Amino acid sequence: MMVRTRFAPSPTGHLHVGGLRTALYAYLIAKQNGGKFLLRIEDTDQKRFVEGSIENIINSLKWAGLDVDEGVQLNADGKVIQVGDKGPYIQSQRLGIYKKYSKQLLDDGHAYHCFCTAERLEDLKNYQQANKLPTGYDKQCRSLDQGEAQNRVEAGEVHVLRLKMPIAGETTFVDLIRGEVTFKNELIDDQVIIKADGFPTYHFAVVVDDHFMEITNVIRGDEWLSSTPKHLQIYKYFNWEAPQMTHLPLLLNPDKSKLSKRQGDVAVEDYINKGYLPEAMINFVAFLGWNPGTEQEIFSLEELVKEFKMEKINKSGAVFNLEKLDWYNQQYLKNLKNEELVEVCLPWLVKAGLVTGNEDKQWLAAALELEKERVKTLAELPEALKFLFVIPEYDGQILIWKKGSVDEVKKVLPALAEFMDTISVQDWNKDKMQILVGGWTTKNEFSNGSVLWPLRVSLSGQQNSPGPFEIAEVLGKDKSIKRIKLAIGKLS
RNA sequence: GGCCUCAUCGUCUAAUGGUUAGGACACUACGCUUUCAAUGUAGUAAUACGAGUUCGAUUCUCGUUGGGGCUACCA
Repeated sequence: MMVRTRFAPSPTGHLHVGGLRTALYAYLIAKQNGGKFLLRIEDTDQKRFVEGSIENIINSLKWAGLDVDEGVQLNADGKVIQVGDKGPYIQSQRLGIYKKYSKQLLDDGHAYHCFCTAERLEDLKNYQQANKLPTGYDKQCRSLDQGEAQNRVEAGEVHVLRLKMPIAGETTFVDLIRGEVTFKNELIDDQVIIKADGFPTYHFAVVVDDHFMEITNVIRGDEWLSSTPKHLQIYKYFNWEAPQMTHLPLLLNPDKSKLSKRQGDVAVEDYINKGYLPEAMINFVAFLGWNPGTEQEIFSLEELVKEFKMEKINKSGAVFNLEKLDWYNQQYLKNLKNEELVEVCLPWLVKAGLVTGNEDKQWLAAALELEKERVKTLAELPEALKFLFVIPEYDGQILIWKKGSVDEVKKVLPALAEFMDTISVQDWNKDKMQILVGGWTTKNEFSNGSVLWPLRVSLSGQQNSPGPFEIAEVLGKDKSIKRIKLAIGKLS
């Protein structure tokens, strides 16, 4: 059987990093089995719909490299479209289907109309809580005469449809991560499956859709574990085969509570904007709860498809640890090839107004090379490289090496400027300069530090920066000499 | 409160009825170096607690404690 997994978010805002991980795992399972990965939108709660969130979800997945085979996608104009023959893939467009199958449940005696008011339900809950009883619907309308119920519905009385849970026995199922899980049926609520507004609840829609979209593996967050028996009961009533269930441990805040907005950024978009690379993000979230059992830390999406095993996922929640993300980002940044480096970094420099984008790519690559190992994110790049484009302002005092003196700098710098001016443009590259200046330093009996420190500071204007010859090469001869002369001026 | 579930360094995790409990991030020290970064080497640091089974338990069982999820006409 063809493996089919789906990611089925609600369009209530930006794609959450936890959602990204869920989507990734679902994607990996589909891909490693030669199956299909679908995207379905679960918008059964009209009140919570947020404009633009479908687009945001799709774009975030796309950024991460998780291509959707079937379901909701964006066309070239950025419009939401649907691809596949098992649609629609947006639940609000499937109301007729839910209606048909909820009616079947009703006709088969597996569901019933409920006319209880919100007030009664509220009172009931308060009473149960006050008396420390298990909370839940008391099944009052379950015993209503069917004909009478039908009359009340036809008279236009407000009502919902509830699922009849068995009142005895237990439901046991196998979760791929947790193993066997058992619930007592009597403690499971008669869940509302069709709301008063005619929309299905999650519990009903998810079962109907997963069935007709032929989903073979349900991969979702842990928060759904306890409602799984309800879903299984629906499969049972329809005599449908239930998919394999997998409930993922949650992502946690540093204080171990469920990952929330209050304690940091949770939207994938936030991390895009902060300048994290998609490969780093994917590698990072993949390792939150999973690892290959080897000592390999760096995994591309392709490698993950190959190596990922759902059975190796941890049972406990994982803290969303940004320090590790930074490290991953640095690793991927460092390993970028020149062309890739220019491609991913250029937009950030353009946005900062540092470059126009028409510069020589070779030169841009060399410039980026200067800082790629010292920044953690792309967002830090413009600030880090600014000194190349703008003549730096700095206090002349920092030209003095910690083991040197003002007098020494005053002696070294002018002589060095004069010497470097004799280096030809052809020789103006870091390796050659290193040799030439090194020779000059020795000949004049200066120490390396007393030459390199002030040279570097005069080129970068910073106490901490890339090496002097790397900068000089990128800057070019004219600008470099000019900066050394400006530095001399600061020593007076 | 009820139901479900989880528990190895600060964090992500590996391992197994017998190991000096391994790795990564972070942290510290040292090396390399003009600085920072990168890199190399070393180091600090964990089996929540209590019983039981066993020659032996971090691993199996039970309990305790603690965390999390659910307990909606939200997903």
